[in-house]
Amino acid sequence: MSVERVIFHVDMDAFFVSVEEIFDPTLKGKPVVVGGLAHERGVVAAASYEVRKFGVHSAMPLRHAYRLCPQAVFIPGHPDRYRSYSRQVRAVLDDFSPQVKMASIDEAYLDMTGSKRLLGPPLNVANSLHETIKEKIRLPCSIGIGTSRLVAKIASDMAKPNGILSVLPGAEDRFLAPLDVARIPGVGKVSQENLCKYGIHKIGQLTRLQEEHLRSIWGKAGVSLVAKSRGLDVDMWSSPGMSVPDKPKSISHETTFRDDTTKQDLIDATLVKLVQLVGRRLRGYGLHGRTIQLKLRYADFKTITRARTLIRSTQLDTVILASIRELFSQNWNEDKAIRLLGVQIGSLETTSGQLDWIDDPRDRKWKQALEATDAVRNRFGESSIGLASAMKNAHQERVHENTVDVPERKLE
DNA sequence: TCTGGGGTCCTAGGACCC
DNA sequence: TCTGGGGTCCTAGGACCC
Repeated sequence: MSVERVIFHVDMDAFFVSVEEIFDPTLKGKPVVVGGLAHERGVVAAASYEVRKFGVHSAMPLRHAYRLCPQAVFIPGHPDRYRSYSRQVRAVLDDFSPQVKMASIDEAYLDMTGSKRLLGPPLNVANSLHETIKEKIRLPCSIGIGTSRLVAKIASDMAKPNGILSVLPGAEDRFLAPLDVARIPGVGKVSQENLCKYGIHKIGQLTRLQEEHLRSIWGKAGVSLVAKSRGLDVDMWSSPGMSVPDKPKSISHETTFRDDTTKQDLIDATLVKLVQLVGRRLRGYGLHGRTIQLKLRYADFKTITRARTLIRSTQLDTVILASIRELFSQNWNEDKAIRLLGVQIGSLETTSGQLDWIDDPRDRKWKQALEATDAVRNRFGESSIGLASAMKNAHQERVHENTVDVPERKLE
């Protein structure tokens, strides 16, 4: 018989807005939107509780938010501040549990199993954690307590704002049954509508369904849905040791133009910039990637992705750029204005696809140059150095070498 | 009401190999 | 002389999360 797990889910309230209020206390009590200016192309990243009364919520287009609440204060946001405050929160959490997993910049899971002897009853501990974050960091949060991460997360959601909600062991079903299926993490708009077609609206209805029935309709997703409806951790929630994936599986950057464009030079300069951003972070992680993907969104919002996998993984902007330019020229329909461009690299590995002793001297040269500029950029900022002109025509002749036709090298 | 940016995971089909 | 089944890799698209 295993010990009942005790999981805390700590979720910061309107995190970006709350951080902005620390820097500008006059914002307190006002309708505030973080994410961009009122007439920009973009969406709401965080909404204060005051502005939510007007129907504004996150992920809503900024223009729409403006129409609902013209008197709101619109703030583009300060990602560095949010990251810094996120680290401060984490430091406090680490004092309460050796098992902390940050799920995103503003939420975390704490495994508090077995902490009772040391710290006291979970509800008291949560109270003291709540107080500590309030006093030390001056930020409000909500805490959910449950026997699984799923239950703890839903509980913290219902405790908002500025509250604590504990679901006692054995009470999971009673707690979950009356809730909308959309409360389940992983059930979004589409799944909710699909369930709705079968007359399923509440979590309790899912619990009563036969697993076989759901499997026949929704396959694997259906099976995990039944488990979730019973408050059990499945798939991404399941790892018992709550291991942290510290290395990313892909790295990407994308940008939406202020105005849709067909301008070749603007497009190419944008691709170069995106490649540089991706390349720099790739090297920052010490990773190499093999699959390079271009994302293209047209003015009508039709979006395509086109990918190519290299024979050897790379860390070099020049190699990435050559692939991206090729993918772009092969796929851009020149009549159509472009709304968004994106660059992604995946199939990441810690080791280079190349062995040192067959290292190409040209690659080595580029690698050194990039390391130097990375260092300068890290110290002095993004616009301090541009490799754009230098990269304009470099590596054109190398495209083939990295993508097609490399004769199989019999080395091993 | 015109819809960001950075991710993860899943599905489905085709190529290719045995 | 129309035809198998399993496994892996690759690509494209989409749901979902914060």
